[in-house]
Amino acid sequence: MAVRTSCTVADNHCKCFEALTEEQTALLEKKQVTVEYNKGEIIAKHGSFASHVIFVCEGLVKVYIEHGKEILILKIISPGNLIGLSSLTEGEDTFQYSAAAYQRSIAKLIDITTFKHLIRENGLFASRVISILGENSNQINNRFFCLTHRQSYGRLANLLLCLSERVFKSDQFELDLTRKELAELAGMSTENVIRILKKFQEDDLIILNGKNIELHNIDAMQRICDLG
Amino acid sequence: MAVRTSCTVADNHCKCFEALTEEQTALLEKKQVTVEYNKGEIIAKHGSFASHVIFVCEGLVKVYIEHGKEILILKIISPGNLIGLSSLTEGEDTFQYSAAAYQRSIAKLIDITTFKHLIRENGLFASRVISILGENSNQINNRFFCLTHRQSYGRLANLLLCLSERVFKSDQFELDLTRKELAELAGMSTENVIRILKKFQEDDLIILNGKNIELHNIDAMQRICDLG
DNA sequence: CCATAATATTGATATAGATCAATGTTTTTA
DNA sequence: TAAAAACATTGATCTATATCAATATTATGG
Repeated sequence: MAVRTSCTVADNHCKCFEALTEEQTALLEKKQVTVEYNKGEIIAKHGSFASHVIFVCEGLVKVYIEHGKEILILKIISPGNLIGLSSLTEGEDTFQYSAAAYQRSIAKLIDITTFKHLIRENGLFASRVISILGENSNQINNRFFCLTHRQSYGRLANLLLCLSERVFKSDQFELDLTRKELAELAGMSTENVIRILKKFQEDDLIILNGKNIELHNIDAMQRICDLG
Repeated sequence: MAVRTSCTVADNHCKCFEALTEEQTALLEKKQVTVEYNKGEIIAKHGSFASHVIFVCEGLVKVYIEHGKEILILKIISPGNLIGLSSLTEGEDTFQYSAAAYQRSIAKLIDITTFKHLIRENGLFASRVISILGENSNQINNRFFCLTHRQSYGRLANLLLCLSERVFKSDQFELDLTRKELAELAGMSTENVIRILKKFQEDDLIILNGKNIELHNIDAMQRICDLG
């Protein structure tokens, strides 16, 4: 069970805004802009000045840290999630990770000063933000566990289950991620992804058709995810 | 530089309590107990009911998640740090990780209801807690990067630098961790730790004497940590 | 202080998964 | 729509690191 939550995909329904008064909501509306991003575009850049927190409205986004050319994906998020909360930390005014759009995406950029102000002013809002931060940590910790303790079959099984469950919400989906992107997400080489997908297909766990994937035996997949 | 902060050792000077009024401080004092733990004792157990957050006053503590027999150390913390903040998350009343004492340690167990109450009541306190959560995430993310992207030499170099810098605050220290514990921290087998330490010794990077380790060439060690 | 257990060390072997290389297929763009 | 670029696939090889096994050393409790 637990490992299921080691999912790569964040799905923390973001309830903090419900805690705001009408007046505060109106203020926040004024202090935000909506921006559209094309496939591949950078939404936030690790190390750059973080003048806003980002609420993803539409699309699919990866959140990752980079050191030089090496990157580590922390999570991928679907609409309804906030990024950039770690720059709420005092004395930390830069993004601690990058974010990029996997596909055309829409995000609201919310002025961070206003956001911080509301945290100070509205205790319920603050505690909701704390909830989100806690959920984020737990999710990333579980992913951390998965990537360090599971072998490649388990990691890929985990990823497929996550995508099915949280992104596409179906056993069958048209995967708009390349094999290379899958590899990056599952922490392995592209070739290895291909070989494992092939093996899954041979073992009747999935039905592969180019970019179309159907999970054919979720229980078995879950077992691979948990054990291997 | 950055990789230095991928340190295993949290050292977030915990400033949230300074934000409390005298009255609030007094309330919190009443709602906490101080407990002493022996070497090896469990301070918090993953999955158990979290009725308190934990402030470590003395000693050395590891924070880790476990699934069955497998464990992953998230960080080790020295005095002045809080653990259990992720159970502030609404709807989450269990510890999302375990904590155990490496050596005799003293901790204050603070009633979580009171803690949550203060977050609601005192915006500055809330924002300080948010800061701590953000710093924690950043640190664990960096550790995540290190464990997944660095090879064993780099990981062990990183660990030694962290211990030197943040725990012992000296180039030379009496290591009260076993080789097995070092291995767990650096994410490798015990045998590998031994072989790498031996290699570091041969290359004049460290002077080994049983449990006593002296870092003899910090710059070179830092290079190994950064590059591989 | 001895016996027993825990830890440390060393060497040999096995293997998951990366990397390299070559080729086929799809997508993009000019 | 042809050419170029990006992506996918397959097979062969290489390597970092785990695992296994055997022994030496240190710590510990009766």
